[in-house]
Amino acid sequence: MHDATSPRVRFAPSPTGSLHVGGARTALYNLLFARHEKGTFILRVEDTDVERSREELTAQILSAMDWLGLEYDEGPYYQSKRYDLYREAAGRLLAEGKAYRAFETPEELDADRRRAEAGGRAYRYSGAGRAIPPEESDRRASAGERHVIRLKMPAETIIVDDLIRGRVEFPSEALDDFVLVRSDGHPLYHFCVCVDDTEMRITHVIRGDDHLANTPKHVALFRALGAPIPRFAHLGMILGTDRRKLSKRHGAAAVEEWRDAGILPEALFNFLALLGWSPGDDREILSRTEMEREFTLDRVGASPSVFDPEKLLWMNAQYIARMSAEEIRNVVINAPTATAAAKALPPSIAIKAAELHRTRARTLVEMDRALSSYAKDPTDYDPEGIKKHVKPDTPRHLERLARRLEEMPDWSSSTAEATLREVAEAEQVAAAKLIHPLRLALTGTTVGAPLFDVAEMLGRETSLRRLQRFIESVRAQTPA
RNA sequence: GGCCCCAUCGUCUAGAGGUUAGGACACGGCUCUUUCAAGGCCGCGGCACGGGUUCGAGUCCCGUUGGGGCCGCCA
Repeated sequence: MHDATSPRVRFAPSPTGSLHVGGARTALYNLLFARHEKGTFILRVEDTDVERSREELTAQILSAMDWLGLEYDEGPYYQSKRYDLYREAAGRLLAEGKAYRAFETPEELDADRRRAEAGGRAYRYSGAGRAIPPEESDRRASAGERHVIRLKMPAETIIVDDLIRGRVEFPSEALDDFVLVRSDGHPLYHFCVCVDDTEMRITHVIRGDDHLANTPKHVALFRALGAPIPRFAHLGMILGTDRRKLSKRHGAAAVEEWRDAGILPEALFNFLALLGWSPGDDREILSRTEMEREFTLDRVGASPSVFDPEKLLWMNAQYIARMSAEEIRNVVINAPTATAAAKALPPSIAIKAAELHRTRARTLVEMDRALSSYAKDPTDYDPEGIKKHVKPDTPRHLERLARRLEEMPDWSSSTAEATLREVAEAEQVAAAKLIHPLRLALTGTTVGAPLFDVAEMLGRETSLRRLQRFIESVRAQTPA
């Protein structure tokens, strides 16, 4: 039996694509489970599919995991480097009569499958290979006849006691003798998984629901291998907004796409953790420590969940709003999507800008855009804003405002505001008549951070230059 | 088609026989306010359906419907 005090779990991606949010969530639950149980989290790369596995995809998955904070304690192990193990296990199964050689060609099997389909029957392998006497099997194999190795599935109902789903029964009629090793000698997925889980002493298999139907195969294999059977926990799938299994065509299904969209790893982690798991109360924003402390499989739901990008964005905004301005500035300029303009902005300005936009940007990309906007004077002004806020008197008012701003003994948000209100009063207009045009002058838009804070941050020189430029631009368009 | 899984607001979820069915996102309104946000307050909105079991079902059982998954010499 397993050492109950120290569970061992694994995440086993196959490098046939980038890291998916579904895979990331599986990895994350394994990690949380391992941390909660003081166990070991292992990474195993399932690269036995020589046709589809690609090395650069492995690197990509590793870097996405690293970015998300999915640290493993052991590995990465590569199945492609463990063929001796599989060969040895296959030989043993064969010798013990738990597996057998089958000599049908892929074409023959294909024909069988089509016949079954045409007849409206469920296809199952005939089991013909079982009847071949061992001596004959050995003789044909050593004569070089191509063959696969199949597992002898027991003729009994297999019961899986799933930690999330409870007891699930699989009648033997639905199971057939599946292939362990291809005719070219390559070991296949189910076989490698069980050999590795055994060798790595995996105690809990936490994986997607899509593997539930494969589990009886694995149980039979563990038994044939004489290995302890791990506990299973099958997670509900992550669905797109159309309620279909989340995939590339939904867009932004890959972890790195979210990274590039300006999502913080902590936010994605938190969001994914809550997609299927709940701490049991109303908390939504949880620290990594809280999650590790509180995560248990009995609080994981069995039903599939729709991935809602809106909520992810909200959560990301929450994380941004909780960071200090310095932190925000740092992550923005170190992000893979950082723009030259944002990087070039003087740190003191960038930090002030980050402070002003902390509750106004939902993503790092938006924050970057906000910071960049202070890097250079606006070249054009929102036409709607001009139409709405620029009146015939406006240039005259702004001229006067500019003079008074220039004379101010000290430049600050409060003095700028006081000055503007004074000018407004002297000109007998509402302060808003000056505020809106001034915002247009300083930022080019009608929306954004508190105007006087923007002015303070920009400084007297820049503010006055932008204001002057705006007055000229307005005068040029509407000659008095 | 066969086998298997799933089913609480549009979405994520709390709920482990007795609740005015709670929270969050989104949406609408109000508030704060120079704008836009953020925040605060209010609102809209749900137990898929049908049978049982029970004094009493969102909670247990069966069925229906709907959705999903697996049935490869892919993973």
